[in-house]
Amino acid sequence: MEFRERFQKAKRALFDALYDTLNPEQRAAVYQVNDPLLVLAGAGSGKTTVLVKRIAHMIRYGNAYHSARMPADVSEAEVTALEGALSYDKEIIASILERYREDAPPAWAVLAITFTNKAANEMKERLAKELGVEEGTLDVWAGTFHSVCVRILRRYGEEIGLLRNFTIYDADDQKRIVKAVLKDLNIDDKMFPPRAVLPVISRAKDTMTTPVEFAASIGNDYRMKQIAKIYEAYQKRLKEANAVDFDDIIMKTVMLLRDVEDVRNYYQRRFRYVLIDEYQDTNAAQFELARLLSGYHRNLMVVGDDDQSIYKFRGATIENILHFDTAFEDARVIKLEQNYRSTSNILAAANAVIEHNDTRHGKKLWTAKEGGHKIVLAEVDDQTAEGVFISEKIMQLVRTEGRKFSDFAVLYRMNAQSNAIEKVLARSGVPYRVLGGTRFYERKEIKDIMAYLCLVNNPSDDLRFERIINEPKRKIGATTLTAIRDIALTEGIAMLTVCERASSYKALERVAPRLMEFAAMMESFRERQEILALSDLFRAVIDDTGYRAMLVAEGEESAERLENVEELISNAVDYEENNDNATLSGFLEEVALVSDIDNYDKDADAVVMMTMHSAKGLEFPVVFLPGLENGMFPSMAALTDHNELEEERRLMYVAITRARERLFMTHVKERLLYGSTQYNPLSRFVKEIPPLLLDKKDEREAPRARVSGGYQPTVIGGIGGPRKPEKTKTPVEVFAVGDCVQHQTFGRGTVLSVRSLGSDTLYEVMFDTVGTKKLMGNMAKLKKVE
DNA sequence: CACGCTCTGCCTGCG
DNA sequence: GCAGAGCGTG
Repeated sequence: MEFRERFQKAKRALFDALYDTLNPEQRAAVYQVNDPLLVLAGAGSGKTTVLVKRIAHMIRYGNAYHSARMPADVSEAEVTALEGALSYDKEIIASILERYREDAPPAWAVLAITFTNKAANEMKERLAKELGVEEGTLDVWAGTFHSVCVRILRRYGEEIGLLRNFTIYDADDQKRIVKAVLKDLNIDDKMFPPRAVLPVISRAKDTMTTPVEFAASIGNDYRMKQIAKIYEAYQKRLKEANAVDFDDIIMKTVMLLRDVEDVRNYYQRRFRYVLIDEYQDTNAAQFELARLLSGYHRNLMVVGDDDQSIYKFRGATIENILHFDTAFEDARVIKLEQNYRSTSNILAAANAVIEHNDTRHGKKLWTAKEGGHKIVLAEVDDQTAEGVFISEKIMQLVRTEGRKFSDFAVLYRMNAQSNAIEKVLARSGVPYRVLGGTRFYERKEIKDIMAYLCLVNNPSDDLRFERIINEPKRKIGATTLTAIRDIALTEGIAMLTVCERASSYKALERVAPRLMEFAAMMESFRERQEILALSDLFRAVIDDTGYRAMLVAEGEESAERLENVEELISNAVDYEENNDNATLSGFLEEVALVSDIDNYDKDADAVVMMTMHSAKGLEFPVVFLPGLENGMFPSMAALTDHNELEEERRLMYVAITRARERLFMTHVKERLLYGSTQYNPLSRFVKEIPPLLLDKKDEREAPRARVSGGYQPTVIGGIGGPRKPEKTKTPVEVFAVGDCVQHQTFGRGTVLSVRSLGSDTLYEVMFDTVGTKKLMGNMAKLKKVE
C-alpha cells in the first residue's frame, strides 16, 4: 500500500475510534463539514448529538477527515504509530489527531439555528463541554431564526429604514393593529375579523410577498383585494410605529441581505459554516435566508424529519426538505434511522401510524430496545376521570418503579385540555408545571407595564401609547384619542409627541394639561433610564404611573395582578444578574423572543404538561396522551381535510415518539368543552395502531344505554345543567360524529360535530352536495343511513 | 368620560 | 366558560 494511502487509512480509523459511540451514518454526518448536506434524522436518532459533535469536530479538526492532504514531514514511523494508536485513550487519540487539522474555522464563523432558544443554549452548553472550554468563551452564533435575525437587524436594519430601537409586535399587538386599520379603512370587522386576515398577511410575508406584490398577485377576488388594502395599511402602521411583527423579522432580514451588498458580503464571508435544525418546519423566507447566509462558502447543513413537520399551518413548507438536493446541486443526503430513545413497542406504534400518510420520504425507524411495555389505552367517563387516571398512574409508578415526577409528561392537543387534568393533579398532591396557556407576559397587567417600558424605549410606538394613555384612568377618552391620532397623522409625528405639544392644538385645549403631564412623565422615565438600574426603572414606572395605586385600590380582586407586577420586577432583577450590560431594549427583546418551552426546567421534580407541539424535540420516560378522540385529535377540521389530517397524523407521530419507556393513551366518553358536552369516538389515529401493541383498560362501569349501536352520541344537558339520567324525552334520533345522515332538502351528509345546546342538539353536517351546514337536532329531522 | 351590565363569539398549534 | 365588545346610564 502506498505510504500516503496508509496515512489516510490510519487517520480515518483513528477518527472512527474517537467517535465509536456514533453509528456509521452519524459519523459520516460529522465528518462531512464541507458542501451542502441534508441529514434526514428520524425521531430520537441522536441528531442533537450529531450537531454538537459536528460543530466541535469542525472547530477542532476542520476538514481533517476528508482532506487528502498530508503534512510534509509525516514519517514512516509516524504512520506506524498512528496505526498502533487505535486502542489508546480517546483523549490521547483526540490530541494526536489535532496535528492533522485542516482549514478549521474559528468558533465565530459557525452559525447554528435551532427551533427554540433553549435548544440553542443546550447546544452551546454541550459544545463547550465537548471542546473542554468555558461556556461563556465560546462565540459560536446559536439561536432561533428570530433571535439571529433580530441581531442582524439591530445592527444593520437602518440600511432598510428600520431604526435601531424598533419594537417587536406579538400576536395581540397584531390583532389591535388590524382592528385599527379596519376602522380606518371603514371595512366591516365582521366580514374581515383579524383572525381571518392575519394568517393571510403572515403567509404573504412567509413567501416574501410585499403588499404591492400581494395586490398584484390576487386577481379579481374581492375578499383578497380588501385584505391587500388591509395588508398595505397594516405595514404602514408598523413602519410609523418603528415596529416589526414576527414575520417581518425574517422577511426584512432577507431583504436586507438580498438588497444591501455590503451587509450580504459581510455575513456571507463571516459564516463559513451554517447549520439549521428542525429544517422541516422552515418556510420559504427562511429557506431564502439560509441560501443567502451560506451563499459564499456553501457549507450549509440542514437537519430535519419530514414525518415531524407540524407547522404547515404557520407557513412551513416541506418542499424545503424535499427539494434540498435540487436547490443545492452537490448536496449529500444522509439518513439516520436508528432510534435510541423508545422501546420497540412504542416505535412500532409510531411507525404504524405514520405509514398511513401518503406524502412522505419513506423511512423506517428501528431500535435495538426490543419489546418493552405495551401501550396502555384506557377509556374513561369524562375529563375528570381522565385526570384521575393520569394522577393515579403517576402515583403508582412513583411507588412501584421508583420514578421521579419529572419522568412524566402529559401532552395534549390544545391548551384548553390542561385545566381539568391540572385540577386533579393539584388535588392529589402531584407536583406539576404547565407550559403554555396564558403566558406570564400575556397577562393584561404585565402587558400594560411592558407597554410603558416599550414606549420609553421607542416613543414612536403608537400602539403601546394607545394602550396605556388611559390606563390607569386619566380621563382621556375615545374622542381625545381620535383627535391625537388625527394630528399625529397629518403632521407625521408620534402620538406621544402630540401630547408633548398638546397646548398648541386647539382640538386638545381642554385635555392639554393632562396630556402634557403624561408626556412629561414619560420623558422623565426616559431620562431616568440612563441612570437607574433596570429594576429601579421598573419600580419607578409601576409607582409613578399610578398603576400600583390602581391595583392596590382595587383590593382583593387585584391581589394576584399586584403579585404579577411584583414578579415582573424580580424578573428584571434576574435579568440584571445574568447580563453584565442589562439594558431596557435587551430586556424587551428577550421577553419578545422567548418561548414557553425556553422556560422548561428539566431539573425541577415535577410532572410537565404541555401541548404536543411544544414537546417537539423533547423526550420523557413516561408519556400520557389524553383526549384521543375524533374531533379533539384529529381535530374537527382535520377530519374533513386530507392535508390537515396528514399534518395531525405527524403530530401524533411526534407525540408517540416522545416516550422512552411507557406510553398511556386515554379517551373520554363525554367531554365538556367550551361550555358544552361533546361525545366523540376513539381517535382514528389510535385505531391505526396494531391491537397487539395495546393493553386496553376499559374502565369497568355500568353500561350506558346504547341507542343505535356504534359510538354513543347522546347529548344530555348543557353547561351547569343537572345531568339527569336519560329517561326523559329524546324522541328524536341522536347521532355521533362520523355518522352518515339523510336530510330532506340537503340530502346525504356526514356528521362533523355534535354539541348540546340547551335541550336541543346542534349538529354540524357536511353534505355531499351542499357543503357544511349547522342544524338543530329537533328541527332538522335527520335520519341515519348506513 | 367611566362604569356596569348584557351579549356575542370563541373553538388549534407559535417564535 | 370566559373575555371582550357594545350599549345605556349616571
